[in-house]
Amino acid sequence: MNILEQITRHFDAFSKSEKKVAQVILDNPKNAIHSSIATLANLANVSEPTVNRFCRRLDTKGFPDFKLHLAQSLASGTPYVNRNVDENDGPAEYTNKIFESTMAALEIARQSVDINAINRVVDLLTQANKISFFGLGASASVAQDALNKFFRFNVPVVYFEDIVMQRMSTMNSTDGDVVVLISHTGRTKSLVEIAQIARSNHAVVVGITTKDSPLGRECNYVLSLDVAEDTDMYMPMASRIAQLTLIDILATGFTLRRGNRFRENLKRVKESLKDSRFSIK
Amino acid sequence: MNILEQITRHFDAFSKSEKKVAQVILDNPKNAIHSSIATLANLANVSEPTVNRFCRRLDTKGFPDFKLHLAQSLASGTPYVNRNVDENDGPAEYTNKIFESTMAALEIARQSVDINAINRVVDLLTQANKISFFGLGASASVAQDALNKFFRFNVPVVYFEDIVMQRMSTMNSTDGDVVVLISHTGRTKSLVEIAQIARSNHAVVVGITTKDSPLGRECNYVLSLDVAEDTDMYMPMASRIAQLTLIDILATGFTLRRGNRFRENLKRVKESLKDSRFSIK
DNA sequence: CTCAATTTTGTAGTAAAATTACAACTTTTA
DNA sequence: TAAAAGTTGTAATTTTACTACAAAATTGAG
Repeated sequence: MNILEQITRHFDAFSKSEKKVAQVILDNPKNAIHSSIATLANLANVSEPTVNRFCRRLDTKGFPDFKLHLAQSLASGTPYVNRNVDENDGPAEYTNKIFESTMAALEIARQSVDINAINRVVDLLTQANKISFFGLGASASVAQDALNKFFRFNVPVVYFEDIVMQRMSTMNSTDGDVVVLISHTGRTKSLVEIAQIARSNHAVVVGITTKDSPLGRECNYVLSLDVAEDTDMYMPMASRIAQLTLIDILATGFTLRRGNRFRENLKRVKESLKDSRFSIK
Repeated sequence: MNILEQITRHFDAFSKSEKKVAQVILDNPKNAIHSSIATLANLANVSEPTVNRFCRRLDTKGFPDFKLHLAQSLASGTPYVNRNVDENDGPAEYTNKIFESTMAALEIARQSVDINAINRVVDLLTQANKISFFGLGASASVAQDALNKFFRFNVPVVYFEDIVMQRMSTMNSTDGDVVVLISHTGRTKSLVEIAQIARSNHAVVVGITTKDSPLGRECNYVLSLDVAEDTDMYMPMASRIAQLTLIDILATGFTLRRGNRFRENLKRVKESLKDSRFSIK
C-alpha cells in the first residue's frame, strides 16, 4: 500500500536509470509530488519516459497517479520503512525498528478494520447482560486488559486464564451474554470449542481473530486485523498491540454509546484520581 | 490543512457553480482524485475553468495541486496528532482517532526512550538467574505479557497478580535476580514496597515507570516513557501500548544477545504449540 | 422597475504536461 | 563475437490544464 515502502523494497529490481529516479524520490519525496515529469526527469538525469516507466512498474496508471499515491503515503505520517530486526542490530537499531514496525502495523490495522463490524459489536456489548473475555497464551494478556477496562464500566465481566474455568463459565452462558474470544491465528482448539458451546447456549460470540479461520467461522461477529508478524522473531508482537488497540476502541465506543451521564461518571473517576497522582511538573 | 474540512467550512462563500463542484467532491472524494478536470466539470455540470477557479479559491496552485491536497486529506483522515475523542464522534471517527493517537504516542515514546538504559537492562536480563515481572491494574496485563515472552526463553521467570504472592516471591530474591516493576504513574504503594524489599535483598530493580516518581526513585534502573494520555478518557491506553512495545524491545534485545543457537530454541517452542492448534487449511 | 456596474460563468484558443511509438544504445549469453 | 533481450532516449501525438475574453447573470442605485 505505502508506495515509499514499495520503492525501497523493489529497489534492487529496478534498472540503472530507474534507480536514479527512485533515489531522487526517496531523497526528497515532498519535492517530488510538486514536480512535473520533466523536472523530475531532469533531477534524476534521465528521460521523461523513464520516469513514466518507473511509475508503471509500481502498479500506478502513470505519473500523475503515482504522485497521488506518493502524496497519500506522505500524508499518513507513518514511517515508510517496515524493516525487520536483523541479527547484527545494536540497541539503537532494534529499538527504532520495533517502534517503527509497531506503528506501521497499527496503520495497516487501521486501514483494514471493518468499522461497521465495530459499531455492531459495540452495540452488542452495551446491551449485554454479561461479557466474557477469553484468550490463551499471548492473547491472555489482551483478554485481561479488556477485563480491566470493562470492569470500570460497572458491567458484569468475566475473565479466566484456566481453560476449564473458561469452559464452565461458558456452559452457563445464555441469551443476552456476549463472549469475546481473542486469538491471532484463530486456530486454538480450546477456544473454538468455547465458541461452539457459547453458540449452542444462544450467547453471541465475537472473535478478535482472523476472519477465515476455524475460530472465525464459529463466531457470530469477527473483528479481524490484517497484521503481519515479523516471522523471524518467534513471538507475537505487532498483532497483540493491534488487538489491544481494538479493545481500546471497543471500550471507547462503549462509553460514548452510554451517553452523557455515564461519561460524567468516568470524568468524576478521573477527577478523583488526580489527588493520588503527582501533578505534571 | 485538511482540504475537505476547508471545503465544508468555505461552502457558503462559494458561488452557485462552485458549490456544485464542492458537492460533487464531497460526495465522492475518492472518485474526484482520479478524475481529470474535464470529467469533474461534467459531473458537476459546470465548465472546466470553473473547476479551476474553485481550486484556486482553496489556495492551491491549480487542479493537479488540488488533487494532491485532496489525496493527502483522504490518506490521513486528518494527520493531526492531538485529536482526542469527542462526544459526538461516530464509530469511524473514534476508531481512527484512537489508532492515530496510539501511533502518535509510540512516536513520542520512541523519541524519549533512553537507548543506553535499554542496553544495560538487556544486559542485566541476559545475566539474571531469575526474572520477576510485577504490575497491578492495567499494568498487570503488561507484566503477564512479559511473562509470556520471557517464558519462551527458558529462563526462570516469575509473575504474580496477587500482591501477597509478589511480596513473598520478592522476599526470596537474591543477588543475580532481576525484578521488573511496571507502573505508569509510579505511585502504586505496594510496588514501591516490593522495590524496597528487592533492593534490600540485593536484587536488581528495574522500573518501567515515570523517572521522577516514588517507584522510579527506588529503582536501580528506570525505563521511562513520556507518553501523555488522552485525559478525556480515563483509561490507560497509549501508555500501556508503549509499555508493551518496550517489553517487545527488551525481549528482542534478549534474543539477539543470546545469538543464533538460541533462536533455534524459540522456533521449537513455537512448534510445540502446534498440537493445541488446528493446522492451516 | 430598469439600466449600468459588478460578478459569475462559459467558449475557444493556447500552453503545458504526459504518453506512445520507435529507434539507438547496452548488456547478456550462446 | 554476434544475435537476442533488455534498457534508454528522441520525437511526435495525445491528453490535460490553463488563459483571455466574451456572454450571461446578479446586484444595486436611481
